[in-house]
Amino acid sequence: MSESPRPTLADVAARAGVSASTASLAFSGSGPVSDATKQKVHAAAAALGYAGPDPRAQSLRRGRSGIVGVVLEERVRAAFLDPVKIQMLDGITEGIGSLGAGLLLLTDTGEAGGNAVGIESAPVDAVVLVGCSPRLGQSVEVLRRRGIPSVAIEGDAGDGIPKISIDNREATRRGAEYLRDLGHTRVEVVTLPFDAARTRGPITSELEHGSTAETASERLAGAREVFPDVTGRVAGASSIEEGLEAGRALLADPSSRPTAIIAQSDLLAAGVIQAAEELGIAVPAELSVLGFDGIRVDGLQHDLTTLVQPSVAKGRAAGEAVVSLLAGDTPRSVCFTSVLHVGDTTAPPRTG
Amino acid sequence: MSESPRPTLADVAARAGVSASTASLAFSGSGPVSDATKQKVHAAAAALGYAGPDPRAQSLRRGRSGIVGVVLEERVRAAFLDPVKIQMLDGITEGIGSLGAGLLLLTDTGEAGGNAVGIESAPVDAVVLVGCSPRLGQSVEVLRRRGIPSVAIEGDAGDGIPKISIDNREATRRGAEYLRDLGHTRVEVVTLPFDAARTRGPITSELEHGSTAETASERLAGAREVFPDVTGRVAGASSIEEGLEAGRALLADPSSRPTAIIAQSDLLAAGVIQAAEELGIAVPAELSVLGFDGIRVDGLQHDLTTLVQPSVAKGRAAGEAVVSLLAGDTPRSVCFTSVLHVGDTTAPPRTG
DNA sequence: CTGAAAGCGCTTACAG
DNA sequence: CTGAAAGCGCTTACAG
Repeated sequence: MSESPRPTLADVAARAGVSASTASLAFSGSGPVSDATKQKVHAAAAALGYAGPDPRAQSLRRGRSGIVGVVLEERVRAAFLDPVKIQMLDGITEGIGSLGAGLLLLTDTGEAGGNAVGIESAPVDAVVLVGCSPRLGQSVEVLRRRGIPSVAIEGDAGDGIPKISIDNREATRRGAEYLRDLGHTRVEVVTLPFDAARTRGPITSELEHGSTAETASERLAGAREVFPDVTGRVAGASSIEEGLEAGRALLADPSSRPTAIIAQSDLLAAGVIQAAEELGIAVPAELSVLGFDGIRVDGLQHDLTTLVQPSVAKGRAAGEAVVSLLAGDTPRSVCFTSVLHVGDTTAPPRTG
Repeated sequence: MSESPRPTLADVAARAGVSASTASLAFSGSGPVSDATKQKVHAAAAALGYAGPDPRAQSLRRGRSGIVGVVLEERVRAAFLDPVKIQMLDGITEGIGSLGAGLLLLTDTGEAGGNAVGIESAPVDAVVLVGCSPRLGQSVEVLRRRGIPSVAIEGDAGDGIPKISIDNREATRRGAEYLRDLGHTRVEVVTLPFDAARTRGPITSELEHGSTAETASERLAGAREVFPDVTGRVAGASSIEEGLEAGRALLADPSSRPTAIIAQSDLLAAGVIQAAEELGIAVPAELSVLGFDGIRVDGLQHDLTTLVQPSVAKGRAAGEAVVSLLAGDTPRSVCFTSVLHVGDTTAPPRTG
């Protein structure tokens, strides 16, 4: 019982007594083959234990691998801790559905050494760049040289690369207006990180100016359009834990306590609410909290007032743009609109 | 400015005035090439905008694609909602690190129609099967025919396929013993789903016997070794929300209230704790709660007593088994041990 | 240190 | 409906 090498299409053809071309046609169904021949070929395949055409040879011959790369800016674990990214991924899967392509996870983290499969050598037909990483420029350049069609989600990748984004600034402005119209004037912000180091702490002009995170900057700018001098805290990540910490810092001192907090994500908002509960501050009676994302925060017992962004649609649009690029078209950039959902975490400030 | 076709290694070689073999060697560094020649080749590549060898051709020639498939039992979103799976994925990434391989996401969901990249046609060098899906058998058979080395995490895939698992039964037994030793006798369980339909509700013998979920069954069996008649609720998923619902059902009636609840995941445990808080039941004074997993539940303010399973190590072991298989070795199955972490959610039952 | 040759396994015009 | 031929782009023994 020696290990026989995997049979090839040529072996199958020989055993079936047909040519390789005919055997190929019998498998792909892309040409006219008589039923009798088809059966002979499949019988031969079954007898030899042939499991179908080798995808490596197919992709060389066809010039396509059937794989779409997703370039994450961080390591896999970090990316998947963010519910919004997961929804986007799901949307991408949906968007490229008609391609039947697989999703290859790639990260941004510099060179893939040696014979590693990185952005500069992955056998992908197209790529979706997720998030505006500082490395975006380099990634784009490599992909351009390789001639691999790309789409960017939330990040400006330059000419020829469709950008899928949302109205971060305007949406936040609308949320802020809603708070202002409720009567709030003492408002603070909890932002997403501004830099790759994920520096945590008070918002400083240094951090703001050095920002490499468009999303955080734009959302802050939107809040400033309504509350020009608004300030607050920078969280180290989008998580309940970070929101809790920032919330404690903002709410600790009763004399300087805001009546409303604008959080740049729902997870941060959930953390702020937890901080308020800890300190015996009633939400929304004594503190209004606004989120961003519109995810369902597992375990949160409030109906969060938030800006609902279409994460899945965003991913789907990116996927569809990939399909369109591969069809030779030039898809346009898309900017989605987020919708203010008024839940039970906002109310007029307590007067007195 | 017409679109010129992508240059090939042959083009580069021609322009550099060397043979294709030499150009290849200059790129791969796997043969002796003079520095002068190397420079000529790289200069020619730069001039032509050659971005490096085509990975499709490389993988046909070398017989390897540099890609490892991860077969999830559910759609991408569902899989990534589970923190344990994400940690495992991270561990897999780590374990195959030395390969420099990319991770291709595949799902179990039947045939990939047409020219889709599915389990039966993905250009992967090896595969990690995650979770014990009812389809596991079919997937394994397809991979066996294709000659693709596979590793299974938490699922019995049969001969020749190394299995990476944890001591679900024994670990739960140890947790249950701890509760018994504290003095608990009125104990209930909140389990993970038993079937593909994720049926939610009271534990019935019908559900138990029809189980396709080894993990849920084994953990329940472990609890029964200490509390033979223990019963409880089946959750529809591993989430705080589901734990909350199950917790409410178990705690609603003061006359039949348990003094301890064994949850089959930390998320479920967090939900149970939330239900207790809602009902004004103090944890751990009036109710002890035991979890499983040892993840950090974002936002949970308790130090959960739980069985810490080495999720990352599990993934890493699977990744290492893949490396070993690709090296021609025959790695052994591994069963990891979970460790009881005593936090602040368990205490002796209130006497009186 | 360099080159000529073969071939990885398949698909696709092109004839017949 | 079927077959012979070329070739996708590369790498790897093998000579020299």
